[in-house]
Amino acid sequence: MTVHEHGRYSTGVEDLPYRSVPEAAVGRLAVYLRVLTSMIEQGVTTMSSEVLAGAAGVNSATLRKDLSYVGSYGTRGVGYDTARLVEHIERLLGLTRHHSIAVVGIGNLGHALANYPGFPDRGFPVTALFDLDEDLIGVPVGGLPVDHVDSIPAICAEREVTIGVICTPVPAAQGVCELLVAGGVRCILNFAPIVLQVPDDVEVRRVDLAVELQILSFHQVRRCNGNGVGPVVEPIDPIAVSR
Amino acid sequence: MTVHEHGRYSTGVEDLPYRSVPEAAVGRLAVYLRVLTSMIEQGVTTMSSEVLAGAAGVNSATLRKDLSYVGSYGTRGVGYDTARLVEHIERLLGLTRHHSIAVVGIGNLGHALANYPGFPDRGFPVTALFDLDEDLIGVPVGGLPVDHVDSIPAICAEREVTIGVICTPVPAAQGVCELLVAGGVRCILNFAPIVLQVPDDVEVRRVDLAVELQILSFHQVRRCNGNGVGPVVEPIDPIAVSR
DNA sequence: GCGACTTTGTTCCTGCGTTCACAAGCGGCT
DNA sequence: AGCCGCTTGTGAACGCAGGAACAAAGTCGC
Ligand SMILES: NC(=O)c1ccc[n+]([C@@H]2O[C@H](COP(=O)([O-])OP(=O)(O)OC[C@H]3O[C@@H](n4cnc5c(N)ncnc54)[C@H](O)[C@@H]3O)[C@@H](O)[C@H]2O)c1
Ligand SMILES: NC(=O)c1ccc[n+]([C@@H]2O[C@H](COP(=O)([O-])OP(=O)(O)OC[C@H]3O[C@@H](n4cnc5c(N)ncnc54)[C@H](O)[C@@H]3O)[C@@H](O)[C@H]2O)c1
Repeated sequence: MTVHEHGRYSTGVEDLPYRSVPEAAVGRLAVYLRVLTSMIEQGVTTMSSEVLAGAAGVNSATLRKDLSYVGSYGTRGVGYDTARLVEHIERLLGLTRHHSIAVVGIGNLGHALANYPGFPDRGFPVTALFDLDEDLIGVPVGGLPVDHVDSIPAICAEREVTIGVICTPVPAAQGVCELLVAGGVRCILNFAPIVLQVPDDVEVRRVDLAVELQILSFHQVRRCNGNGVGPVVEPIDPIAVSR
Repeated sequence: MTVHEHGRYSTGVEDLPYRSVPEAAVGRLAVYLRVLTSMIEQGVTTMSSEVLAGAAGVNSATLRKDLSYVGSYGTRGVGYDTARLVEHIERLLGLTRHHSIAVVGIGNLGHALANYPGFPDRGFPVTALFDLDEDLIGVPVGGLPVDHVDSIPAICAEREVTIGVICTPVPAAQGVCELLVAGGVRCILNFAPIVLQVPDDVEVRRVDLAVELQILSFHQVRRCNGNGVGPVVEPIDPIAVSR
Protein backbone atom coordinates (compact mmCIF):
# COMPACT_ATOMS: atom_id res chain seq x y z
CA MET A 1 0.00 0.00 0.00
CA THR A 2 2.56 2.52 -1.03
CA VAL A 3 1.06 5.93 -1.40
CA HIS A 4 2.42 6.99 -4.73
CA GLU A 5 0.17 9.63 -6.03
CA HIS A 6 -0.04 12.28 -3.44
CA GLY A 7 -0.29 14.84 -6.14
CA ARG A 8 -4.02 14.64 -6.03
CA TYR A 9 -4.03 16.80 -2.98
CA SER A 10 -2.87 19.94 -4.69
CA THR A 11 -3.27 21.84 -1.45
CA GLY A 12 -1.55 18.84 -0.03
CA VAL A 13 1.35 18.04 2.10
CA GLU A 14 4.18 17.96 -0.35
CA ASP A 15 4.83 21.68 -0.52
CA LEU A 16 4.96 22.22 3.20
CA PRO A 17 8.34 23.42 4.43
CA TYR A 18 8.30 20.95 7.26
CA ARG A 19 11.65 19.69 8.31
CA SER A 20 12.54 18.09 11.60
CA VAL A 21 9.50 18.89 13.68
CA PRO A 22 10.45 17.89 17.22
CA GLU A 23 8.50 14.96 18.57
CA ALA A 24 7.31 16.95 21.56
CA ALA A 25 6.05 19.73 19.32
CA VAL A 26 3.85 17.33 17.39
CA GLY A 27 2.07 16.33 20.55
CA ARG A 28 1.53 19.93 21.54
CA LEU A 29 0.27 20.87 18.11
CA ALA A 30 -2.47 18.29 18.53
CA VAL A 31 -3.40 19.99 21.78
CA TYR A 32 -3.47 23.41 20.18
CA LEU A 33 -5.70 21.96 17.52
CA ARG A 34 -8.21 20.85 20.07
CA VAL A 35 -8.21 24.16 21.89
CA LEU A 36 -8.59 26.00 18.62
CA THR A 37 -11.54 23.97 17.36
CA SER A 38 -13.20 24.45 20.73
CA MET A 39 -12.63 28.20 20.48
CA ILE A 40 -13.91 28.37 16.94
CA GLU A 41 -17.14 26.75 18.08
CA GLN A 42 -17.44 29.61 20.53
CA GLY A 43 -17.04 32.11 17.72
CA VAL A 44 -13.45 33.13 18.36
CA THR A 45 -11.79 34.14 15.11
CA THR A 46 -8.49 35.49 16.38
CA MET A 47 -6.18 34.47 19.19
CA SER A 48 -2.87 35.74 20.46
CA SER A 49 -0.10 33.33 21.31
CA GLU A 50 -0.38 34.37 24.93
CA VAL A 51 -4.03 33.38 25.22
CA LEU A 52 -3.68 30.17 23.25
CA ALA A 53 -0.64 29.17 25.27
CA GLY A 54 -2.55 29.74 28.48
CA ALA A 55 -5.41 27.56 27.31
CA ALA A 56 -3.03 24.83 26.22
CA GLY A 57 -0.95 25.03 29.37
CA VAL A 58 2.38 25.86 27.75
CA ASN A 59 4.80 28.75 27.52
CA SER A 60 3.91 31.29 24.85
CA ALA A 61 7.40 31.20 23.36
CA THR A 62 7.15 27.44 23.03
CA LEU A 63 3.83 27.84 21.33
CA ARG A 64 5.11 30.35 18.82
CA LYS A 65 8.08 28.18 17.99
CA ASP A 66 5.79 25.20 17.53
CA LEU A 67 3.60 27.20 15.21
CA SER A 68 6.64 28.28 13.25
CA TYR A 69 7.05 24.65 12.21
CA VAL A 70 3.77 24.77 10.35
CA GLY A 71 4.73 28.08 8.74
CA SER A 72 4.18 31.68 9.73
CA TYR A 73 0.55 32.43 9.46
CA GLY A 74 0.08 34.92 12.27
CA THR A 75 -0.45 38.64 11.99
CA ARG A 76 1.80 40.78 14.11
CA GLY A 77 -0.02 43.05 16.44
CA VAL A 78 -3.14 40.93 16.18
CA GLY A 79 -2.52 37.22 16.60
CA TYR A 80 -3.52 34.12 14.71
CA ASP A 81 -6.58 33.54 12.59
CA THR A 82 -8.04 30.51 14.31
CA ALA A 83 -9.61 28.93 11.25
CA ARG A 84 -6.52 29.26 9.15
CA LEU A 85 -4.31 27.94 11.93
CA VAL A 86 -6.49 24.87 12.34
CA GLU A 87 -6.24 24.26 8.63
CA HIS A 88 -2.46 24.36 8.61
CA ILE A 89 -1.99 22.27 11.73
CA GLU A 90 -4.32 19.65 10.33
CA ARG A 91 -2.31 19.55 7.18
CA LEU A 92 0.97 19.14 9.02
CA LEU A 93 -0.44 16.36 11.16
CA GLY A 94 -1.74 14.55 8.11
CA LEU A 95 -5.36 14.99 9.06
CA THR A 96 -6.43 16.01 5.57
CA ARG A 97 -6.94 12.34 4.88
CA HIS A 98 -8.84 9.91 7.04
CA HIS A 99 -7.07 7.16 8.93
CA SER A 100 -8.98 3.95 9.39
CA ILE A 101 -8.72 2.31 12.78
CA ALA A 102 -8.96 -1.33 13.76
CA VAL A 103 -9.62 -2.26 17.38
CA VAL A 104 -8.45 -5.68 18.53
CA GLY A 105 -9.80 -7.15 21.77
CA ILE A 106 -13.40 -6.10 22.31
CA GLY A 107 -13.49 -6.44 26.08
CA ASN A 108 -14.16 -3.67 28.57
CA LEU A 109 -11.74 -1.23 27.07
CA GLY A 110 -12.32 -2.28 23.47
CA HIS A 111 -16.05 -1.70 23.86
CA ALA A 112 -15.48 1.79 25.19
CA LEU A 113 -13.18 2.67 22.32
CA ALA A 114 -15.43 1.15 19.66
CA ASN A 115 -18.37 3.15 20.93
CA TYR A 116 -16.47 6.39 21.32
CA PRO A 117 -17.70 8.95 18.80
CA GLY A 118 -14.71 11.21 19.33
CA PHE A 119 -12.52 9.17 17.01
CA PRO A 120 -14.64 9.22 13.84
CA ASP A 121 -15.50 12.83 14.60
CA ARG A 122 -11.84 13.69 14.32
CA GLY A 123 -11.10 11.84 11.14
CA PHE A 124 -10.34 8.43 12.59
CA PRO A 125 -13.18 6.14 11.57
CA VAL A 126 -13.23 2.74 13.25
CA THR A 127 -13.60 0.32 10.36
CA ALA A 128 -12.75 -3.05 11.89
CA LEU A 129 -13.16 -4.87 15.19
CA PHE A 130 -11.51 -8.15 16.11
CA ASP A 131 -11.67 -10.66 18.92
CA LEU A 132 -10.92 -14.29 19.64
CA ASP A 133 -14.10 -14.98 21.59
CA GLU A 134 -16.56 -16.93 19.43
CA ASP A 135 -19.49 -15.38 21.29
CA LEU A 136 -18.45 -11.96 20.10
CA ILE A 137 -17.83 -12.75 16.44
CA GLY A 138 -20.54 -11.22 14.30
CA VAL A 139 -21.99 -9.20 17.15
CA PRO A 140 -22.21 -5.54 16.19
CA VAL A 141 -20.47 -3.15 18.56
CA GLY A 142 -21.01 0.49 17.83
CA GLY A 143 -22.66 -0.54 14.58
CA LEU A 144 -19.75 -2.63 13.36
CA PRO A 145 -19.64 -6.44 13.57
CA VAL A 146 -16.72 -8.13 15.28
CA ASP A 147 -14.47 -10.31 13.12
CA HIS A 148 -12.20 -13.13 14.09
CA VAL A 149 -8.56 -12.34 14.80
CA ASP A 150 -7.46 -14.75 12.09
CA SER A 151 -8.90 -12.43 9.50
CA ILE A 152 -6.88 -9.44 10.71
CA PRO A 153 -4.32 -9.46 7.89
CA ALA A 154 -6.87 -9.82 5.12
CA ILE A 155 -9.41 -7.34 6.45
CA CYS A 156 -6.85 -4.73 7.45
CA ALA A 157 -5.30 -4.81 4.02
CA GLU A 158 -8.67 -4.70 2.31
CA ARG A 159 -10.04 -1.81 4.36
CA GLU A 160 -6.72 0.03 4.30
CA VAL A 161 -6.45 0.22 8.05
CA THR A 162 -3.62 2.54 9.03
CA ILE A 163 -3.86 2.39 12.80
CA GLY A 164 -4.28 -0.70 14.93
CA VAL A 165 -5.43 -0.41 18.54
CA ILE A 166 -4.56 -3.32 20.81
CA CYS A 167 -6.87 -3.93 23.78
CA THR A 168 -6.19 -7.59 24.40
CA PRO A 169 -4.73 -9.17 27.51
CA VAL A 170 -0.96 -9.09 27.75
CA PRO A 171 -0.25 -12.64 26.53
CA ALA A 172 -2.11 -12.02 23.28
CA ALA A 173 -0.69 -8.61 22.48
CA GLN A 174 2.51 -9.56 20.69
CA GLY A 175 0.75 -12.05 18.46
CA VAL A 176 -2.00 -9.61 17.59
CA CYS A 177 0.62 -7.00 16.84
CA GLU A 178 2.28 -9.30 14.33
CA LEU A 179 -1.02 -9.98 12.63
CA LEU A 180 -1.63 -6.27 12.29
CA VAL A 181 1.82 -5.72 10.83
CA ALA A 182 1.17 -8.57 8.42
CA GLY A 183 -1.95 -6.71 7.35
CA GLY A 184 0.11 -3.67 6.46
CA VAL A 185 -0.61 -1.68 9.61
CA ARG A 186 2.38 0.43 10.51
CA CYS A 187 0.96 2.50 13.36
CA ILE A 188 -0.09 0.83 16.58
CA LEU A 189 -1.67 2.14 19.75
CA ASN A 190 -1.10 -0.39 22.50
CA PHE A 191 -3.05 -0.52 25.76
CA ALA A 192 -1.61 -3.80 26.93
CA PRO A 193 1.09 -3.22 29.53
CA ILE A 194 3.88 -4.84 27.57
CA VAL A 195 6.62 -3.52 25.30
CA LEU A 196 5.94 -4.78 21.81
CA GLN A 197 8.75 -5.89 19.55
CA VAL A 198 8.17 -4.56 16.04
CA PRO A 199 10.11 -3.91 12.82
CA ASP A 200 11.80 -0.54 12.52
CA ASP A 201 9.22 0.88 10.17
CA VAL A 202 6.36 0.33 12.59
CA GLU A 203 5.50 3.04 15.09
CA VAL A 204 4.10 1.98 18.43
CA ARG A 205 2.66 4.24 21.07
CA ARG A 206 1.87 2.71 24.38
CA VAL A 207 -0.82 3.94 26.74
CA ASP A 208 0.01 2.46 30.10
CA LEU A 209 -2.36 3.69 32.75
CA ALA A 210 -0.57 1.93 35.57
CA VAL A 211 2.58 3.83 34.63
CA GLU A 212 0.63 7.07 34.74
CA LEU A 213 -0.61 6.23 38.20
CA GLN A 214 2.87 5.34 39.35
CA ILE A 215 4.23 8.65 38.10
CA LEU A 216 1.51 10.41 40.06
CA SER A 217 2.41 8.30 43.06
CA PHE A 218 6.02 9.35 42.77
CA HIS A 219 5.14 13.01 42.77
CA GLN A 220 2.69 12.56 45.60
CA VAL A 221 5.23 10.88 47.84
CA ARG A 222 7.97 13.24 46.86
CA ARG A 223 5.79 16.21 47.62
CA CYS A 224 5.05 14.95 51.11
CA ASN A 225 8.71 14.29 51.74
CA GLY A 226 9.98 17.62 50.58
CA ASN A 227 13.18 17.07 48.70
CA GLY A 228 13.65 13.61 50.04
CA VAL A 229 15.54 14.84 53.02
CA GLY A 230 14.50 13.95 56.46
CA PRO A 231 11.17 12.58 57.61
CA VAL A 232 7.78 13.75 56.49
CA VAL A 233 7.84 17.46 57.04
CA GLU A 234 6.13 20.49 55.76
CA PRO A 235 7.92 22.11 52.83
CA ILE A 236 11.11 23.66 54.08
CA ASP A 237 11.20 26.44 51.56
CA PRO A 238 9.03 29.24 52.82
CA ILE A 239 8.01 30.26 49.38
CA ALA A 240 4.74 31.49 50.74
CA VAL A 241 6.59 34.20 52.55
CA SER A 242 7.25 36.77 49.93
CA ARG A 243 9.87 39.34 50.41
CA MET B 1 19.90 15.89 55.47
CA THR B 2 23.17 14.29 54.67
CA VAL B 3 23.25 11.57 52.14
CA HIS B 4 25.24 9.09 54.07
CA GLU B 5 26.82 6.16 52.41
CA HIS B 6 24.01 4.21 50.97
CA GLY B 7 25.61 0.88 51.47
CA ARG B 8 23.26 0.62 54.38
CA TYR B 9 19.67 1.12 53.76
CA SER B 10 16.90 1.02 56.21
CA THR B 11 13.44 0.18 55.02
CA GLY B 12 12.26 3.72 55.38
CA VAL B 13 11.76 6.15 52.60
CA GLU B 14 13.34 9.01 54.39
CA ASP B 15 17.00 8.28 53.77
CA LEU B 16 16.76 7.57 50.09
CA PRO B 17 19.34 9.59 48.20
CA TYR B 18 16.84 10.61 45.60
CA ARG B 19 17.26 14.04 44.29
CA SER B 20 16.28 15.39 40.92
CA VAL B 21 15.13 12.24 39.23
CA PRO B 22 14.33 13.29 35.66
CA GLU B 23 10.68 13.09 34.79
CA ALA B 24 11.35 10.80 31.87
CA ALA B 25 13.32 8.44 34.08
CA VAL B 26 10.40 8.04 36.44
CA GLY B 27 8.22 6.85 33.61
CA ARG B 28 10.83 4.38 32.46
CA LEU B 29 11.36 3.08 35.97
CA ALA B 30 7.70 2.16 36.06
CA VAL B 31 8.22 0.20 32.87
CA TYR B 32 11.25 -1.61 34.26
CA LEU B 33 9.16 -2.47 37.27
CA ARG B 34 6.57 -4.16 35.12
CA VAL B 35 9.12 -6.09 33.13
CA LEU B 36 10.85 -7.17 36.31
CA THR B 37 7.73 -8.42 38.06
CA SER B 38 6.83 -10.33 34.93
CA MET B 39 10.29 -11.88 34.87
CA ILE B 40 10.17 -12.76 38.53
CA GLU B 41 6.97 -14.66 37.91
CA GLN B 42 8.90 -16.68 35.38
CA GLY B 43 11.53 -17.47 37.97
CA VAL B 44 14.23 -15.09 36.79
CA THR B 45 16.35 -14.00 39.74
CA THR B 46 19.09 -12.07 37.98
CA MET B 47 19.14 -9.80 34.96
CA SER B 48 21.82 -7.83 33.21
CA SER B 49 21.19 -4.27 32.14
CA GLU B 50 21.48 -5.38 28.53
CA VAL B 51 18.66 -7.88 28.77
CA LEU B 52 16.41 -5.70 30.86
CA ALA B 53 16.95 -2.78 28.53
CA GLY B 54 16.01 -4.93 25.57
CA ALA B 55 12.80 -6.03 27.22
CA ALA B 56 11.93 -2.47 28.15
CA GLY B 57 12.82 -1.10 24.75
CA VAL B 58 15.48 1.35 25.88
CA ASN B 59 19.21 1.80 25.60
CA SER B 60 21.19 -0.10 28.22
CA ALA B 61 23.17 2.96 29.19
CA THR B 62 19.97 4.86 29.79
CA LEU B 63 18.70 2.01 31.89
CA ARG B 64 21.79 1.92 34.07
CA LYS B 65 21.63 5.65 34.55
CA ASP B 66 18.00 5.39 35.54
CA LEU B 67 18.79 2.67 38.02
CA SER B 68 21.54 4.77 39.49
CA TYR B 69 18.85 7.16 40.67
CA VAL B 70 17.43 4.50 42.95
CA GLY B 71 20.90 3.65 44.22
CA SER B 72 23.53 1.19 43.12
CA TYR B 73 22.28 -2.24 43.84
CA GLY B 74 23.72 -4.25 40.97
CA THR B 75 26.55 -6.72 41.10
CA ARG B 76 29.30 -6.18 38.56
CA GLY B 77 29.93 -9.13 36.36
CA VAL B 78 26.51 -10.54 37.17
CA GLY B 79 23.71 -8.03 36.89
CA TYR B 80 20.82 -7.04 39.08
CA ASP B 81 18.95 -9.12 41.59
CA THR B 82 15.43 -8.83 40.26
CA ALA B 83 13.64 -9.04 43.58
CA ARG B 84 15.84 -6.47 45.23
CA LEU B 85 15.58 -4.14 42.27
CA VAL B 86 11.80 -4.31 42.33
CA GLU B 87 11.86 -3.49 45.99
CA HIS B 88 13.96 -0.39 45.51
CA ILE B 89 12.10 0.90 42.49
CA GLU B 90 8.83 0.49 44.34
CA ARG B 91 10.22 2.45 47.20
CA LEU B 92 11.40 5.27 44.98
CA LEU B 93 8.05 5.44 43.22
CA GLY B 94 6.23 5.54 46.52
CA LEU B 95 4.53 2.22 45.99
CA THR B 96 5.24 1.00 49.48
CA ARG B 97 1.99 2.59 50.47
CA HIS B 98 -1.33 2.16 48.75
CA HIS B 99 -2.92 5.00 46.84
CA SER B 100 -6.68 5.10 46.82
CA ILE B 101 -8.32 5.99 43.55
CA ALA B 102 -11.62 7.70 42.84
CA VAL B 103 -13.18 7.41 39.39
CA VAL B 104 -15.57 10.16 38.33
CA GLY B 105 -17.89 9.62 35.38
CA ILE B 106 -19.00 6.01 35.22
CA GLY B 107 -19.78 5.86 31.51
CA ASN B 108 -18.12 3.63 28.95
CA LEU B 109 -14.61 4.44 29.99
CA GLY B 110 -15.35 4.76 33.68
CA HIS B 111 -16.90 1.30 33.72
CA ALA B 112 -13.84 -0.20 32.09
CA LEU B 113 -11.54 1.43 34.61
CA ALA B 114 -13.69 0.55 37.60
CA ASN B 115 -13.72 -3.09 36.55
CA TYR B 116 -10.05 -3.27 35.74
CA PRO B 117 -8.26 -5.52 38.24
CA GLY B 118 -4.84 -4.27 37.18
CA PHE B 119 -5.11 -1.19 39.37
CA PRO B 120 -5.80 -2.78 42.75
CA ASP B 121 -3.31 -5.50 41.86
CA ARG B 122 -0.62 -2.88 41.63
CA GLY B 123 -1.41 -1.05 44.82
CA PHE B 124 -4.02 1.35 43.51
CA PRO B 125 -7.35 0.26 45.03
CA VAL B 126 -10.41 1.94 43.58
CA THR B 127 -12.29 3.14 46.63
CA ALA B 128 -14.85 5.56 45.27
CA LEU B 129 -16.99 6.00 42.17
CA PHE B 130 -18.97 9.11 41.26
CA ASP B 131 -21.48 10.13 38.66
CA LEU B 132 -24.21 12.68 38.08
CA ASP B 133 -26.72 10.26 36.59
CA GLU B 134 -29.42 9.40 39.15
CA ASP B 135 -29.89 5.99 37.55
CA LEU B 136 -26.31 5.10 38.38
CA ILE B 137 -26.23 6.27 41.98
CA GLY B 138 -26.10 3.32 44.32
CA VAL B 139 -25.54 0.81 41.54
CA PRO B 140 -22.48 -1.29 42.27
CA VAL B 141 -19.82 -1.28 39.58
CA GLY B 142 -16.95 -3.65 40.13
CA GLY B 143 -18.33 -4.27 43.61
CA LEU B 144 -18.42 -0.61 44.62
CA PRO B 145 -21.56 1.52 44.64
CA VAL B 146 -21.62 4.77 42.71
CA ASP B 147 -21.99 7.96 44.71
CA HIS B 148 -23.26 11.35 43.68
CA VAL B 149 -20.74 13.93 42.48
CA ASP B 150 -21.87 16.32 45.18
CA SER B 151 -20.36 14.04 47.77
CA ILE B 152 -16.94 14.04 46.13
CA PRO B 153 -15.25 16.38 48.62
CA ALA B 154 -16.59 14.62 51.70
CA ILE B 155 -16.02 11.06 50.54
CA CYS B 156 -12.59 11.72 49.06
CA ALA B 157 -11.44 13.29 52.28
CA GLU B 158 -12.93 10.50 54.36
CA ARG B 159 -11.47 7.65 52.31
CA GLU B 160 -8.16 9.44 51.84
CA VAL B 161 -8.30 9.32 48.08
CA THR B 162 -4.98 10.39 46.64
CA ILE B 163 -5.66 10.02 42.92
CA GLY B 164 -8.74 11.20 41.06
CA VAL B 165 -9.53 9.84 37.62
CA ILE B 166 -11.78 12.01 35.46
CA CYS B 167 -13.88 10.20 32.83
CA THR B 168 -16.66 12.72 32.39
CA PRO B 169 -17.57 14.60 29.23
CA VAL B 170 -15.52 17.70 28.54
CA PRO B 171 -17.96 20.30 29.89
CA ALA B 172 -18.05 18.61 33.30
CA ALA B 173 -14.33 17.99 33.68
CA GLN B 174 -13.21 21.31 35.13
CA GLY B 175 -15.98 21.33 37.71
CA VAL B 176 -15.30 17.77 38.75
CA CYS B 177 -11.64 18.61 39.01
CA GLU B 178 -12.38 21.40 41.44
CA LEU B 179 -14.51 19.11 43.56
CA LEU B 180 -11.67 16.61 43.73
CA VAL B 181 -9.22 19.30 44.73
CA ALA B 182 -11.68 20.45 47.38
CA GLY B 183 -11.64 16.89 48.69
CA GLY B 184 -7.88 17.02 49.13
CA VAL B 185 -6.97 15.15 45.97
CA ARG B 186 -3.72 16.46 44.57
CA CYS B 187 -3.07 13.95 41.78
CA ILE B 188 -5.42 13.77 38.83
CA LEU B 189 -5.54 11.54 35.79
CA ASN B 190 -7.68 13.20 33.17
CA PHE B 191 -9.22 11.41 30.20
CA ALA B 192 -11.35 14.32 29.07
CA PRO B 193 -9.73 16.12 26.15
CA ILE B 194 -9.33 19.44 27.85
CA VAL B 195 -6.49 21.17 29.68
CA LEU B 196 -7.51 21.52 33.31
CA GLN B 197 -6.66 24.62 35.28
CA VAL B 198 -5.46 23.64 38.73
CA PRO B 199 -3.51 25.11 41.64
CA ASP B 200 0.26 24.72 41.53
CA ASP B 201 0.33 21.95 44.07
CA VAL B 202 -1.93 19.70 42.04
CA GLU B 203 -0.40 17.36 39.49
CA VAL B 204 -2.44 16.54 36.42
CA ARG B 205 -1.63 13.91 33.84
CA ARG B 206 -3.74 13.88 30.75
CA VAL B 207 -4.41 10.80 28.67
CA ASP B 208 -5.61 12.08 25.33
CA LEU B 209 -6.17 9.26 22.92
CA ALA B 210 -7.04 11.54 20.03
CA VAL B 211 -3.67 13.20 20.44
CA GLU B 212 -2.00 9.80 20.35
CA LEU B 213 -3.80 9.00 17.12
CA GLN B 214 -2.82 12.32 15.62
CA ILE B 215 0.83 11.75 16.47
CA LEU B 216 0.62 8.39 14.75
CA SER B 217 -1.04 10.08 11.80
CA PHE B 218 1.80 12.55 11.56
CA HIS B 219 4.40 9.82 11.45
CA GLN B 220 2.40 7.84 8.96
CA VAL B 221 2.10 10.74 6.55
CA ARG B 222 5.67 11.82 7.08
CA ARG B 223 6.95 8.33 6.44
CA CYS B 224 5.20 8.24 3.11
CA ASN B 225 6.64 11.63 2.22
CA GLY B 226 10.24 10.93 3.07
CA ASN B 227 12.14 13.34 5.23
CA GLY B 228 10.41 16.41 3.96
CA VAL B 229 13.36 17.57 1.91
CA GLY B 230 12.29 17.67 -1.65
CA PRO B 231 9.28 15.93 -3.11
CA VAL B 232 7.92 12.54 -2.28
CA VAL B 233 10.74 10.12 -1.72
CA GLU B 234 9.72 6.61 -2.40
CA PRO B 235 11.07 3.68 -0.46
CA ILE B 236 12.87 1.61 -3.02
CA ASP B 237 11.79 -1.66 -1.61
CA PRO B 238 8.38 -1.62 -0.04
CA ILE B 239 7.92 -4.50 2.29
CA ALA B 240 6.61 -7.64 0.78
CA VAL B 241 3.06 -6.59 1.31
CA SER B 242 0.51 -7.68 -1.17
CA ARG B 243 -0.81 -4.75 -3.08
C1' DG C 1 44.67 -18.28 44.29
C1' DC C 2 44.90 -15.85 40.19
C1' DG C 3 43.73 -14.25 35.70
C1' DA C 4 40.45 -13.15 32.44
C1' DC C 5 35.96 -11.98 31.40
C1' DT C 6 31.68 -9.88 32.31
C1' DT C 7 28.91 -6.13 33.73
C1' DT C 8 28.13 -2.13 36.42
C1' DG C 9 28.48 2.82 37.55
C1' DT C 10 29.98 7.04 35.89
C1' DT C 11 31.99 10.55 33.13
C1' DC C 12 32.01 13.14 29.12
C1' DC C 13 29.97 14.84 25.24
C1' DT C 14 26.69 15.70 21.76
C1' DG C 15 22.27 17.06 20.37
C1' DC C 16 17.70 18.52 21.38
C1' DG C 17 14.24 21.16 23.40
C1' DT C 18 12.81 25.11 26.01
C1' DT C 19 13.09 29.70 27.35
C1' DC C 20 14.58 34.49 27.07
C1' DA C 21 14.82 38.51 24.70
C1' DC C 22 14.40 41.61 20.92
C1' DA C 23 13.90 43.38 16.26
C1' DA C 24 10.54 43.49 12.66
C1' DG C 25 5.93 44.14 11.20
C1' DC C 26 1.15 45.38 11.41
C1' DG C 27 -3.13 47.65 12.98
C1' DG C 28 -5.30 51.28 15.19
C1' DC C 29 -5.52 55.93 16.87
C1' DT C 30 -5.08 60.68 16.51
C1' DA D 1 -0.50 60.26 7.22
C1' DG D 2 2.42 59.25 10.84
C1' DC D 3 3.22 57.55 15.29
C1' DC D 4 2.46 54.19 19.03
C1' DG D 5 1.74 50.05 21.06
C1' DC D 6 1.05 45.31 20.57
C1' DT D 7 2.29 40.72 18.83
C1' DT D 8 4.82 37.74 16.00
C1' DG D 9 8.87 35.26 14.54
C1' DT D 10 13.48 34.01 15.46
C1' DG D 11 18.41 34.11 17.02
C1' DA D 12 20.99 32.85 20.95
C1' DA D 13 21.73 30.89 25.47
C1' DC D 14 20.74 27.63 28.73
C1' DG D 15 19.58 23.33 30.74
C1' DC D 16 18.72 18.60 30.31
C1' DA D 17 18.37 14.07 28.58
C1' DG D 18 20.45 10.33 26.00
C1' DG D 19 24.31 7.66 24.13
C1' DA D 20 29.16 6.20 23.81
C1' DA D 21 33.06 4.91 26.08
C1' DC D 22 35.78 3.51 29.99
C1' DA D 23 37.53 2.35 34.53
C1' DA D 24 36.30 -0.10 38.68
C1' DA D 25 34.69 -4.22 40.61
C1' DG D 26 33.26 -8.65 41.22
C1' DT D 27 32.69 -13.47 39.55
C1' DC D 28 33.76 -17.67 37.26
C1' DG D 29 37.01 -20.97 35.48
C1' DC D 30 41.15 -23.22 36.04
N1 LIG E 1 -9.96 -2.02 31.34
C1 LIG E 1 -9.12 -1.08 31.70
O1 LIG E 1 -9.52 -0.11 32.27
C2 LIG E 1 -7.68 -1.18 31.37
C3 LIG E 1 -6.83 -0.24 31.89
C4 LIG E 1 -5.47 -0.31 31.59
C5 LIG E 1 -5.02 -1.31 30.77
N2 LIG E 1 -5.85 -2.19 30.28
C6 LIG E 1 -5.32 -3.24 29.40
O2 LIG E 1 -6.08 -3.30 28.23
C7 LIG E 1 -6.21 -4.64 27.84
C8 LIG E 1 -7.66 -5.01 27.74
O3 LIG E 1 -8.30 -4.73 28.95
P1 LIG E 1 -9.82 -5.10 29.18
O4 LIG E 1 -10.18 -4.64 30.53
O5 LIG E 1 -10.61 -4.62 28.04
O6 LIG E 1 -9.76 -6.69 29.18
P2 LIG E 1 -10.96 -7.69 28.89
O7 LIG E 1 -10.58 -8.98 29.50
O8 LIG E 1 -12.23 -7.06 29.29
O9 LIG E 1 -10.98 -7.84 27.32
C9 LIG E 1 -10.01 -8.52 26.62
C10 LIG E 1 -10.61 -8.96 25.30
O10 LIG E 1 -9.58 -9.50 24.48
C11 LIG E 1 -10.06 -10.67 23.88
N3 LIG E 1 -8.93 -11.52 23.55
C12 LIG E 1 -8.28 -12.40 24.33
N4 LIG E 1 -7.30 -13.01 23.64
C13 LIG E 1 -7.33 -12.50 22.40
C14 LIG E 1 -6.58 -12.73 21.24
N5 LIG E 1 -5.57 -13.58 21.22
N6 LIG E 1 -6.89 -12.05 20.14
C15 LIG E 1 -7.89 -11.16 20.17
N7 LIG E 1 -8.65 -10.90 21.24
C16 LIG E 1 -8.36 -11.58 22.34
C17 LIG E 1 -10.97 -11.28 24.89
O11 LIG E 1 -11.89 -12.14 24.24
C18 LIG E 1 -11.66 -10.05 25.48
O12 LIG E 1 -12.79 -9.71 24.74
C19 LIG E 1 -5.47 -5.46 28.86
O13 LIG E 1 -4.17 -5.73 28.38
C20 LIG E 1 -5.40 -4.57 30.04
O14 LIG E 1 -4.24 -4.83 30.80
C21 LIG E 1 -7.19 -2.15 30.56
N1 LIG F 1 -14.83 6.09 25.59
C1 LIG F 1 -13.63 6.24 25.08
O1 LIG F 1 -13.11 5.34 24.49
C2 LIG F 1 -12.90 7.52 25.23
C3 LIG F 1 -11.72 7.70 24.55
C4 LIG F 1 -11.01 8.89 24.69
C5 LIG F 1 -11.50 9.87 25.52
N2 LIG F 1 -12.65 9.69 26.16
C6 LIG F 1 -13.14 10.73 27.03
O2 LIG F 1 -13.47 10.21 28.29
C7 LIG F 1 -14.60 10.86 28.80
C8 LIG F 1 -15.67 9.83 29.08
O3 LIG F 1 -15.93 9.08 27.94
P1 LIG F 1 -17.08 8.01 27.93
O4 LIG F 1 -17.05 7.37 26.61
O5 LIG F 1 -16.97 7.16 29.12
O6 LIG F 1 -18.38 8.92 28.02
P2 LIG F 1 -19.82 8.48 28.51
O7 LIG F 1 -20.77 9.46 27.95
O8 LIG F 1 -20.02 7.04 28.21
O9 LIG F 1 -19.77 8.63 30.07
C9 LIG F 1 -19.74 9.87 30.70
C10 LIG F 1 -20.24 9.69 32.10
O10 LIG F 1 -20.04 10.89 32.82
C11 LIG F 1 -21.23 11.17 33.56
N3 LIG F 1 -21.30 12.59 33.81
C12 LIG F 1 -21.78 13.56 33.01
N4 LIG F 1 -21.68 14.75 33.62
C13 LIG F 1 -21.12 14.52 34.82
C14 LIG F 1 -20.78 15.35 35.90
N5 LIG F 1 -20.95 16.67 35.87
N6 LIG F 1 -20.23 14.78 36.98
C15 LIG F 1 -20.04 13.46 37.02
N7 LIG F 1 -20.35 12.62 36.03
C16 LIG F 1 -20.89 13.16 34.95
C17 LIG F 1 -22.35 10.67 32.71
O11 LIG F 1 -23.48 10.40 33.52
C18 LIG F 1 -21.74 9.40 32.14
O12 LIG F 1 -21.97 8.31 32.98
C19 LIG F 1 -15.02 11.86 27.76
O13 LIG F 1 -14.49 13.11 28.08
C20 LIG F 1 -14.39 11.36 26.51
O14 LIG F 1 -14.08 12.41 25.63
C21 LIG F 1 -13.36 8.51 26.04
